[in-house]
Amino acid sequence: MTDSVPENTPGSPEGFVEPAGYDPNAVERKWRERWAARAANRTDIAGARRPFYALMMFPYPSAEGLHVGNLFAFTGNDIYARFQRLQGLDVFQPIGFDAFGIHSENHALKLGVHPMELIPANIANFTRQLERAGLMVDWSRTVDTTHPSYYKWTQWVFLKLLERGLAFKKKAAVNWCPNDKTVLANEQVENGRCERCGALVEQRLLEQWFFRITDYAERLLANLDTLDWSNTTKTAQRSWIGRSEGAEIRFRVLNPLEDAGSAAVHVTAEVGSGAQEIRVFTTRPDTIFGATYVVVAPEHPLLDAITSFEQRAAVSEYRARTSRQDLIARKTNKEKTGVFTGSYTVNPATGEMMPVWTADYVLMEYGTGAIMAVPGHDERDFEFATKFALPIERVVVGPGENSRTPLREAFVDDGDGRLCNSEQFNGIPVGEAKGLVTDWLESKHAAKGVVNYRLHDWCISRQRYWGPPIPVIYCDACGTVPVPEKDLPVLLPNIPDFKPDDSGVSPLARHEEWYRVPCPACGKPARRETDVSDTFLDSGWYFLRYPSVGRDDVAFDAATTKKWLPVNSYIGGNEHAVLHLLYSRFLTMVLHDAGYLEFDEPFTKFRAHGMIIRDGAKMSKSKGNVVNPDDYFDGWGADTFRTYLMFLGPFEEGGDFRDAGISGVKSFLTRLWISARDSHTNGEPDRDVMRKLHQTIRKVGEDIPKLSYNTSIAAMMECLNVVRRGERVAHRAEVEPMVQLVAPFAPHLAEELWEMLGHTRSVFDSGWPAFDAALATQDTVTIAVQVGGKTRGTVVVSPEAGEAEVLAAVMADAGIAKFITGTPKKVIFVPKRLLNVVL
RNA sequence: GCGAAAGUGGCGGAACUGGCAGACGCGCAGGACUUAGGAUCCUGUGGGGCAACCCGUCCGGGUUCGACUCCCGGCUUUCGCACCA
Repeated sequence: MTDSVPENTPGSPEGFVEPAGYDPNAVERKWRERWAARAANRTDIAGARRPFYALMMFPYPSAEGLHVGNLFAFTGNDIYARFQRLQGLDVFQPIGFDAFGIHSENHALKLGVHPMELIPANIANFTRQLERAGLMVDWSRTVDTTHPSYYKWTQWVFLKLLERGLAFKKKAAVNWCPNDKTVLANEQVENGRCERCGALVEQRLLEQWFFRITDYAERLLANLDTLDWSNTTKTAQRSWIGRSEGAEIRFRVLNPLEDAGSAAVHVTAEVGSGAQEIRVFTTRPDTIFGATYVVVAPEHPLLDAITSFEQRAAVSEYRARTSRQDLIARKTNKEKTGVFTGSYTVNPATGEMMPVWTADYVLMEYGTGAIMAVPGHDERDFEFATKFALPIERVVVGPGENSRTPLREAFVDDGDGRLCNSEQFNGIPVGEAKGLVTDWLESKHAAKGVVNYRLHDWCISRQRYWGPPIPVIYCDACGTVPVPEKDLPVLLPNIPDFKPDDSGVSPLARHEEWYRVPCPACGKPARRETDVSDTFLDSGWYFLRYPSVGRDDVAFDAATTKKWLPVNSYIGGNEHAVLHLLYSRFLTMVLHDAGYLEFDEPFTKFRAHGMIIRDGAKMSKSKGNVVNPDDYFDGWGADTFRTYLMFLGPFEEGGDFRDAGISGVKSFLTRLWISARDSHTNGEPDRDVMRKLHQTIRKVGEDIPKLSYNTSIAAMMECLNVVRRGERVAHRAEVEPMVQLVAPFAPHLAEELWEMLGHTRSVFDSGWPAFDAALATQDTVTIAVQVGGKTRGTVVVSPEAGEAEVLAAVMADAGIAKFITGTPKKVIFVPKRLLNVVL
């Protein structure tokens, strides 16, 4: 079974000689070599007449090698791509490597190997495994994000955003490990501690580069309606963008001098000069009459200016305490804390004085970084007000309540509440009141209606080594100067000491020879930007590059791009449902607006594949449940492994990996092999077998485009069971089309059998088998017979049989007729399916 | 807490638009051919009952001639997001 040596010797009984069996390793080696020699998978980019771009998310080439999760995704894409090729399209299925980033860098640090050595070795290993998997990938057009020929154009994309005013610098908080002296990504912080050394992580404010993706929020949201994407993905994007309508309300901060009886004379220097104003965002302007205090985030720029002398120590102590927390802990800590600033504002609706507090439950990055607190109708404000004894007012009543019903908890329902204790607005339903109150405040110049987004600008700075240097130069005379395009790429220098230090700036800053450059504008001494960019920028445009790989003069060629993009089909994991896909869409829109692209959405169709788990859990090294594809390639062959992975469950849902089921798939392929090998051309093919075959051709042709691979495989198995029933030897016409059907799943085997059947060209150039509806038609159908809704039996009739005919057949069947004890009240007849006699 | 998806035999999973629940595969049991079988083939396999039949798609209601599928309420699981004002 596992080798190609004939298993029966010539001297075996009856002179029967078992011909060569199915040896996957030999077959797969042969076709790998043949495909390579013929350049069978190379796409004619320029000459293609019916281009079809079948893209899969490119992998991060980890040192552990190809993960089954990767293989599952790639196989699913490959089947789709090969199917389209069998339909006669010119399919382009490229692959590349997303190899920059903190993950690679940390791994390199751990091993003590430089990433510039490590990454090529990993890529070589990945490439070997991917070739072994039999993917129809065009290896002449791969992309490696860490190669200067690629990141030159990543830097170019940055410059395009800078030109358009969409790249800017501002201070932002990062996670900082005081022990490792390094900036950490959110995923490197575990329970407030550094994942490597366990030290408590702090926040640090650093100047960082951002992309103004928020300018595109509305368009990113609106375009979703036009895309053929998995619904879960669209929903995730919508909630990530997080559009909410509300009002921005202004609160004047009272000058402490005006505060009757105050002794706070010394604070005048800070506060006395002119009226300070706090702007808040709220989705509930209707509750303005219930606002009893105002809270600003500890990072709010006005906090110092509005803090009174007496409260200074408390406020700065509080702010220091907040900044000592890492970004995650800050957001998960539920216990409310905060301090009074010593200032007051006026409620524009009631004219009442309201204290201004600072508290970390208000986040600087959302809205305006300040809120009006309405403890009666917001859970968080209620909790805070209760803890600090601040007033709680009811301004909305639910059904059965009145303005004096006590509030035991915040009443947050905005569905069928009506306003109360709100003067002229009393009795108005909440929904209606939102607009009316906003208009009223607007007329008093105290507010305006606004739309706010949860989405915030994209921080692309990384104070790290392993990424493309951000192509900017700082000159004392000229300011921030973009690196001229002719000077790209800004090469990442090969430095041995790439480990981050306690400076909070990239290791590149330690290399004067790299860091010091003449200003491109005036020639005077200047300094390079030492931050590198986020990996999401690398992956945000790679799909534009593939068809133009090899062009060194442009990022992507205009005519080629017009021909091949947008991507026809994109398949990838839902873990990238939000960031990668959103950033790619954003960059596409920007490049469209800049005149480089004719389309503004990159992926016409996107489907998220599921995840492969094992023993009910994600595969991970720590759990020891990782599957190494090499073992399965060697033991079962790539064709069996591919087909098995697709048979596990619905492609878009993933499945539970277990060794148990793989033998069934292997035996299916082996049996197909035997039937094809032994097929004959004597006489005519069997009518019933041909019917099943054509039903299968239809079914597989319908299921593959739906990515319903598991049911396609089941259908082919059924068909083969019919072909081989009772040890039948197949007629050639019965199995030949099956070789074409199975080709997307088991490409090596299909090629071998196709050749065995006498063809000289590749099975992938043979087209999809023709479906003959006449052959697929059933002569008879089995109709379920119910009496009073209970199934009592079946009758076999012609597909054209009408109700009367079927009823007659039913009455002729004593086993069913005995249940029909009276005169039928009603008979329900569904042609070809069911007859229900209701008594 | 919010959002999304999902609960079907011993197991992975099928089931069109509301129309025979359990396709296909694994596993299990029996058999054929064999020196042999991890090959191939045949038969059986949701539960109960000798049988006629009865019960069965997370739980409880409902709509319908008919519900895995639709509606209402609840439970559980997985995955996102998480003090979003």
